[in-house]
Amino acid sequence: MNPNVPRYVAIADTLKEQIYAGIYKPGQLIPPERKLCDQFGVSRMTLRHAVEQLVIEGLLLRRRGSGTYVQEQKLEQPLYGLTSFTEDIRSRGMTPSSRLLQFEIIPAHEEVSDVLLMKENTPVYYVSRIRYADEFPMAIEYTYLPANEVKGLTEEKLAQHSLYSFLQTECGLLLAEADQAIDAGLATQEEAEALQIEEGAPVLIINRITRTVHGDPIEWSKSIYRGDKYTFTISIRQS
Amino acid sequence: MNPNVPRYVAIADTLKEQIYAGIYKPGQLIPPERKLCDQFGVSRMTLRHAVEQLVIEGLLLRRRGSGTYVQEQKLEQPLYGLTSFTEDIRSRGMTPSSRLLQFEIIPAHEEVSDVLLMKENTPVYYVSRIRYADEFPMAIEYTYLPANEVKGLTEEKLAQHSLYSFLQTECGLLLAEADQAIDAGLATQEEAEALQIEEGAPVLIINRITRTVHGDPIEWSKSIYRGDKYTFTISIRQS
DNA sequence: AAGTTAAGGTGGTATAGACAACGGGTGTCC
DNA sequence: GGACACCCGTTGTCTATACCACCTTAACTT
Repeated sequence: MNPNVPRYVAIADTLKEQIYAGIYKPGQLIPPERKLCDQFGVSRMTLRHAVEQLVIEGLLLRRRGSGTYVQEQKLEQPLYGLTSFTEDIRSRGMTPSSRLLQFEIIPAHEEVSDVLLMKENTPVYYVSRIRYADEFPMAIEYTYLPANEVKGLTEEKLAQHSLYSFLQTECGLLLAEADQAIDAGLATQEEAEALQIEEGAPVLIINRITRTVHGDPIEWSKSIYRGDKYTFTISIRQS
Repeated sequence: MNPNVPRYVAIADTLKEQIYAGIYKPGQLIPPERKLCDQFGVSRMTLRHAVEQLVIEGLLLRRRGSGTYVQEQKLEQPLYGLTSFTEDIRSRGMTPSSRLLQFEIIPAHEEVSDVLLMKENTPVYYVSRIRYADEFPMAIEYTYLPANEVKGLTEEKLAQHSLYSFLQTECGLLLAEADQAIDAGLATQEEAEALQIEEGAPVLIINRITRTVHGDPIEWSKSIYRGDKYTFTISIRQS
């Protein structure tokens, strides 16, 4: 593996692969920490750091005095971490695609500049897309990105890569957190048309602000999801 | 403090209090780890463990090479961890209350027994309540609890304590995780009446399964929230 | 047969120290 | 004035070890 990846990350990845490969099966114990230390040739603290990651992700479950177990998979495995529409839909076993409605650079109006913490009329990318899952329209999405930080975004690149991978690899922006607000609403005429549902049908409205490791807002998106086809799932763990 | 609380927890609590007390202010640096080690008289690993908790909760932000900062508070601070309706509403600056509609022990029908992983017709508590925030109806909630694990629940106790505190303190059940599914829907006539909204108004439907540290499901609740008054917020962090 | 006790194995907490990776500032050089 | 190199303080990773708290199992007692 890449040598400048921390060892605990490498070990976590290895364990994850072994779980997915079925070497350790749901409900079963994995070897005790001290054994794994020997296997990987690391100290116990390092190994625990690795296991900790998978516990947070919900793949493993620790029971004091008993052992560490592979978590039973649930029918709808809620996603962990920051995920794009693309990853989200793929994890549900469907194929994502999208149709670009608008792509332009516009001066930020008040609402946008407030959210992205910039002065009014600063240029921002404005992207609106219809999002499909297995060719069925699932959501309509409006996205704003600060143009001074997100440089070189084009229609072609949007079509090729997911927006998140573009931000991380081509802009060098490390995404760290997102706040989402989820509301219930009724489809407007425009939304109903795009999503091929009735006007007034129930929709989920998801507002998301994504931030970098520095806390700078880098994306504001508003998505209207079909209420009849899409369920938002979230898993919460007590520390 | 209680001596059998781990030191890293005690330190995390102390830091948290100091942040809330304004000793460390949003956007500002807290003392470097090595200084805090001296202050608390612990090793750096222990102190980092404490800080780690607050980073996970979103109170602190670490920047390698720079320092550890107090996170700027957001307008709607999303809740961290497992929270009851009571805590949720309180954190929004309102006063929660509720009106009991039904309270009985019934044999589990198929849907309930499936979710709670029990045989059909096993007795379960069934509780339905209207939930208020500042006297305004906010949600209607239907809850099922396995009667063989949750013993001694009465109408009086429900009125006095939050359900979660009852489960933890009186039943000795340690709640560990919850999976929530959030859907958009339209208010049925019954729901509209209880929530004092129009039939067909948008509502958020939240299904929650809460589990103990052993992974046993201990609560299944279905809540219908007013779409015009309630927004579900969630904060996600990349590890 | 059932309940009780003891021992061993497991994860949980904590130590003291070391080096690496990174950010920001300072100063030098051009 | 601007670009660059360097240094220092910070957080990030890792070690080797020790003891604690808890669960499980097996042996023992009743």
